[in-house]
Amino acid sequence: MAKRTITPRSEDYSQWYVDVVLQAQMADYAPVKGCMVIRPNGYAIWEKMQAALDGMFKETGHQNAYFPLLIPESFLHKEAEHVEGFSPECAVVTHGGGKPLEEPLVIRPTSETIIWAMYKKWIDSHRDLPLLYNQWANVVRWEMRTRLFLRTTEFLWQEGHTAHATEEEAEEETLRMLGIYRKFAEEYMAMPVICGRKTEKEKFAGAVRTYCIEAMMQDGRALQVGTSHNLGQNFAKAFDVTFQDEQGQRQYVYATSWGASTRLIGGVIMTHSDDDGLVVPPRLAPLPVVIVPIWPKEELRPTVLEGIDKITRDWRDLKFHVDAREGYKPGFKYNEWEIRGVPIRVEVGPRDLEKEQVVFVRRDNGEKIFVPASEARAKIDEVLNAIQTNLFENARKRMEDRTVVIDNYEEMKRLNEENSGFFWAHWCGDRACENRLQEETKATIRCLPFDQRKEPGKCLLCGKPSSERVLMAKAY
RNA sequence: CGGGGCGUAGCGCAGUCUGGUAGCGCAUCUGGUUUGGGACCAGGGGGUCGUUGGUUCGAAUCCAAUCGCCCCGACCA
Repeated sequence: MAKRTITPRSEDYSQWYVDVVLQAQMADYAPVKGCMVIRPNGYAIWEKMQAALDGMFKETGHQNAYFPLLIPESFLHKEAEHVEGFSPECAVVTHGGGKPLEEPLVIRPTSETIIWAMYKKWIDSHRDLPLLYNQWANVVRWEMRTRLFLRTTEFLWQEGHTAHATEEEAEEETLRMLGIYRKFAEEYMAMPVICGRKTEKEKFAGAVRTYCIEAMMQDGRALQVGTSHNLGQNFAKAFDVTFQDEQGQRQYVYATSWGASTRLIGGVIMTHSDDDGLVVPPRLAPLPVVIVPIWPKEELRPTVLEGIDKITRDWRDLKFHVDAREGYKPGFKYNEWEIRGVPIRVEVGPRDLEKEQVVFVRRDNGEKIFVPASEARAKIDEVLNAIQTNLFENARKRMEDRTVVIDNYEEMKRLNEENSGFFWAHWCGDRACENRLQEETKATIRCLPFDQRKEPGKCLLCGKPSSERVLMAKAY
């Protein structure tokens, strides 16, 4: 039996990531460049994510709907910034049924245009508002450079599209959804995030304001894991969507959109996994517990399995799997389940049965815990919670350790080169400085963070006055 | 689009420089012994060497063209 090996993070972080994804069988490369197959081990995590997010969307009054994949090319051209931003990365269908189409159809890169074309039909009165729709869908963006989960030509996501009577309501919705993403990232993914607003340069094409959550990966680089846009009246004007207010006046509708994608899976991998493979936070683990029976002699197999059966009789509310495969040694099974990131491995052998105990092994820190069999079920919940907390705490510490408040550009360049990480630095607000930062350091302004005290200072690049710090980092 | 790498068995690779009719590891199949951290022994099956054309008595190997994928940059969730 050969050892499959995962490239250590210290040797090559990118290769480590690819090794984990492929060996944990989360995804595989598809025949078309930039496309991937999401395999059951990866898709099951997506389903857990969907369930959690979908629940939170519904709790806040949103409904799911589905809009078509194909969008008339002309729709994209109705909003000037939008077309400029998305045209270069659109896949376009030019033929159908063996004949050239009268109008080419783009495969949605995002659905604002087709949705607002429909909203025009559905919105007429202030009584029709707010309209709070979400859809779970696939989109296609023809990216130059792709990476499994983090950036693929086709990806899965959810996109919320809401319509409101007032600017204030739209802004409130935009921030509410950002808050949901933050909650999801922290409580489910065990991934701390920085919330903030994007710069004009980085905002969504067609938005008035874009908010985002940014997480730090283990190599110190940033990953944008969710965005929420206040679209103002831009799309309402482009698609002529108006409503009659209570005074009988016609007004343009205010819009928001917000999305999170299968990139979240890449984020969770890059945040918690280690050189032994995947580590999945318990709240997202499709399989939280695996039981590996141990029989030193073949004759003991039935006894051990019966013992496990007895111990787990009252575990009906827990998802677990007994790996009773014959012909594989326990060590092989341990390694396999470690690569797949199962949070708790339970070992049960004849010696344990004699002592009426089981052995837990934690995936996050390798700790072995001996537990009386009668207390095992309760202990599992306790340990799962501990793992969830520990993963978050580790990620939080790492982010803290690799975040520096900085006022010296040369020093920032040096640290960024050596170690990447997050930099809190002053910025004058000038696009020229923002461009220069990117050219010279490959870092970008990730956002203007919410959580900070306003303080006067000088722009890291040009020295002109600045009123607050921004978050700079190299990003995926 | 620029730079780099690679297409040979299901997977990972050697063989290419110096042409002679394809090999290794893993996986797989059969039988047996094993099973508390990636088991061992024996036997078996599996490849028009990415594609096309050329040179040659003979091409995985030399020449030309072409297609594709991966990695690094510019663009981006």
